[in-house]
Amino acid sequence: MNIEHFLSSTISQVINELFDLSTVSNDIILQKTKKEFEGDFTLVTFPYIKAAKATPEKTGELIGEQLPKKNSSITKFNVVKGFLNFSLSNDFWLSEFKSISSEAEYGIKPANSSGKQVMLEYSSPNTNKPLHLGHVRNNLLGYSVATIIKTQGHEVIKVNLVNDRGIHICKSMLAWKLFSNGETPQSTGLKGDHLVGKYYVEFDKVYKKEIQTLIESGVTKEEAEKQAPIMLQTQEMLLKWEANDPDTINLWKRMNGWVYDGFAVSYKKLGVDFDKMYYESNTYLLGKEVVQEGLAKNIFYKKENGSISIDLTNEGLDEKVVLRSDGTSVYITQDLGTAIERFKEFPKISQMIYTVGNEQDYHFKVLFKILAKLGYDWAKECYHLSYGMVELPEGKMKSREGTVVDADDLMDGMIETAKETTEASGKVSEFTQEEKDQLFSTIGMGALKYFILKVDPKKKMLFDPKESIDLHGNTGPFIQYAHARIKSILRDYEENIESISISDSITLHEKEKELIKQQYDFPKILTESAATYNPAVVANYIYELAKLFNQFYNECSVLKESNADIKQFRIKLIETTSRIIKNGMLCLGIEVPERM
RNA sequence: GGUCCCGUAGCUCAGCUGGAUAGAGCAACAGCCUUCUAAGCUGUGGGCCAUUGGUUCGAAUCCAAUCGGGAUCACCA
Repeated sequence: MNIEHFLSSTISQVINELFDLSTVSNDIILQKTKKEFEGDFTLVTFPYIKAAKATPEKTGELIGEQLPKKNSSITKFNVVKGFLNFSLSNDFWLSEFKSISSEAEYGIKPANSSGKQVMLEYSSPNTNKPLHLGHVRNNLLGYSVATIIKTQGHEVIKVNLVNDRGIHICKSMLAWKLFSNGETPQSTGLKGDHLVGKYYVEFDKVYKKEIQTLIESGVTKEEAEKQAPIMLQTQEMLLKWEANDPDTINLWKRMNGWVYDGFAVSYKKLGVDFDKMYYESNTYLLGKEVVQEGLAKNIFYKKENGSISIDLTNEGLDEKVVLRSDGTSVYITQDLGTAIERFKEFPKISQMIYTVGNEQDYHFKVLFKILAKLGYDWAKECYHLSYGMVELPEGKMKSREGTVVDADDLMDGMIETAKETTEASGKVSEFTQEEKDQLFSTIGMGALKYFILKVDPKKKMLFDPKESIDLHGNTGPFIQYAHARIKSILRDYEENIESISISDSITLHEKEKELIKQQYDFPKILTESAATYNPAVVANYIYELAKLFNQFYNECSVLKESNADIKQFRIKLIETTSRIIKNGMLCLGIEVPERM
């Protein structure tokens, strides 16, 4: 039973009896007592002083005196100004701990499934260039939110909508055709997505040169951008693609195949996966019928030039074109179509989450508004999981200026640094090569993932490569290390941990009680994290837990404890801690090693 | 210009459904390894929570304005 809920109702009852106030238990807000004061929970009494017709201190006293009588778990209280701090008994926390430690999947597995099905879209790459740091944040965020939502008993369908067509794809195709002499990933040893990305960059170089030449011959910049021969060729290629020209389609399939092979490697390294893939080449025509439907319902209107728009000025938004004058669809047209398709295909889903950067906040506002106007009541269950940009110390990432941080390079660099640091520590000398490689990868990726996930997704973040490699302080490796230490202690303890029964006569020390209280919070943290789509809540919580363990470790020798009951209790306590650390980290998609 | 987001220690970030003396980590300095893994622990210094006003017993937190930073406002995606 939830302690706060239980306490709230007790306090509510006391207040009603004392002051004749009609409060409900929901109105009673308890907070955890700050470290500097004695007690477990705190009630702020300011709101009741009027009804009590007494000073804040007196009010606290009056309430405090009643509490132990109502609830034997409450043993003592103290009043500081308008704050009533009270303590729960040793027995109470001990029995809470027993129940926490008996649940192998404490917090991460709800008693029963909610029956709710959620679709979560993330990643959504373009097939003309490799993944970069921004994608890394997207992937880590999407994956961890999906995992955290699962802990609430919901079923999550992870989907990826690949942007595999359009003018930008044709750019890399054309450049490859013109300049590559038939290079392939096999012939060059390059990862497929990198090879294609190379020609996307190549296109831009040639394009800029052509523009320059045209400008020098007296053409305006704007005209030059339109007239550049390579751009004209690209547009021609797009038309051929749309006309299903066999050569173009084959080249497109071939190059996209290379990219998918490359992405598969990156996704595997990142540890993310998907239940279903969507491709824009299949979805880009969707949504046109929806536009006709909306036109018939007078939600949309036709302009003289034939384009179709919606007027959202009454909603504080602007007008938005939903179909071009030539009858082709725009970005939002296919998003409308795709959303409707998905709810048809998966009739059970009750929520649709889009993991997309915050530069598209406006787009999603419009999208959801249009869906609502079209009469789909699930529109209110659509959520834009918006995240801030990743910036570098030297400023924003610009793909054209080559200041992007490539995802593969980044991951390899992190793993390499983990390797150097670990080998320098000399702790892995008896590991096999395979074990070492596994460990370096776990630590390097743990550092990267934690560094990104510990900050609130909504906020833009600064990625300092030097700092991200740090393994000290509030970092993934710090937490992994705490876990490895616990495992090391448990290995030395030969008895079967499962068989330990905890004596009722244990008197909890301060650090032990703190650890139990922190453990007790785990399910609440997951619920909060799932409700706010914020993995950072879990990340910062796990860090606190690991830190508490380190402090405990420093103060109390577990194995050297002579009292058998206490020793067994401590073994169990840190075993539970390691489980929560592990489960919490797995919710973030971060592995924890058994030893390091 | 309209709309939206953000301004907390030198740096990176917590805290924001209003509550006690605003917290961590990094960096700096000083301690702790013959004792279960020192990737650790302890301590010191470091703050007009952008500014001003409002709401109230009480504001980093809510509201307004101002200043600074960013995003967006395409028949691009």
